[in-house]
Amino acid sequence: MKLATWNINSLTVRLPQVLDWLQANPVDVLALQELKMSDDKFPHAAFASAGYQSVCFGQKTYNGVALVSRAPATDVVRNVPGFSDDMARVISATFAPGIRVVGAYFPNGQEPGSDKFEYKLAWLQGLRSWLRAELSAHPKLVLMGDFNITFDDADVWDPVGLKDTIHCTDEERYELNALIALGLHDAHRLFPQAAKSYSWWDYRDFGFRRNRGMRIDHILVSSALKPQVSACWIDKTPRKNERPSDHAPVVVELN
DNA sequence: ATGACGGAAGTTTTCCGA
Repeated sequence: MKLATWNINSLTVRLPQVLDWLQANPVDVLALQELKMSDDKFPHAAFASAGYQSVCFGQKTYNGVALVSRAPATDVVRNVPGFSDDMARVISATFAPGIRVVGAYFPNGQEPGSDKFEYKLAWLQGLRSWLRAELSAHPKLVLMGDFNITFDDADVWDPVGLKDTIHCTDEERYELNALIALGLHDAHRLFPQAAKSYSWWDYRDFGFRRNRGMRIDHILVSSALKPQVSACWIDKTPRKNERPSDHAPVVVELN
């Protein structure tokens, strides 16, 4: 079984790229973030023609998440129960053979100390409280998406220049490690990976060509699933397309 | 250079992302 996550920065613009990628990478579940599209615009039919079902949680202009899958999604939940939020950031569902998948678009946070940063920290705490219960209800769980947080310097192209800036602050990393402490594991680091492996590169200043990026898109697997994880990789291929998303897909393989 | 690049809204310029 293969699962993937991809922030596609507007499904309106990138639908053809997503369909091409699925054809070349026929994963079982693909979590999408930043649809920037309301639910009535979601292209269920296009995915169906490609052999995929889809459940979405959209929003006009910003945010929006979906789970695209070979098998049907059951017990679909939108956003974080118990955390009131105007924004469409989380969609969860169960897929055969009983794997709970949480696809999430974490808040950006803009700048440490800003209102958006405080919202990010509150959101992270809300996610964590709910996830603790969700993990005990569903021991085989995958949390994947655009976390907008780096684990440490290895995830940052310029850890000195970007020290304490957004995605790299102690507060954000504390919250990310608190998720790990619930009994989750960073699938990427279960395997040897190339140095300077990133999942996002700024559009500006030839960020991708110069590999000036950050690893902010993650796949976390629960302890019960960890023994089944056989590989995890970042697919930089679509970042080389014309009009690419600024993020690359991340893929995990389970036995 | 409080910028660049790219998307959305919507119409010219602003907000936002990361």
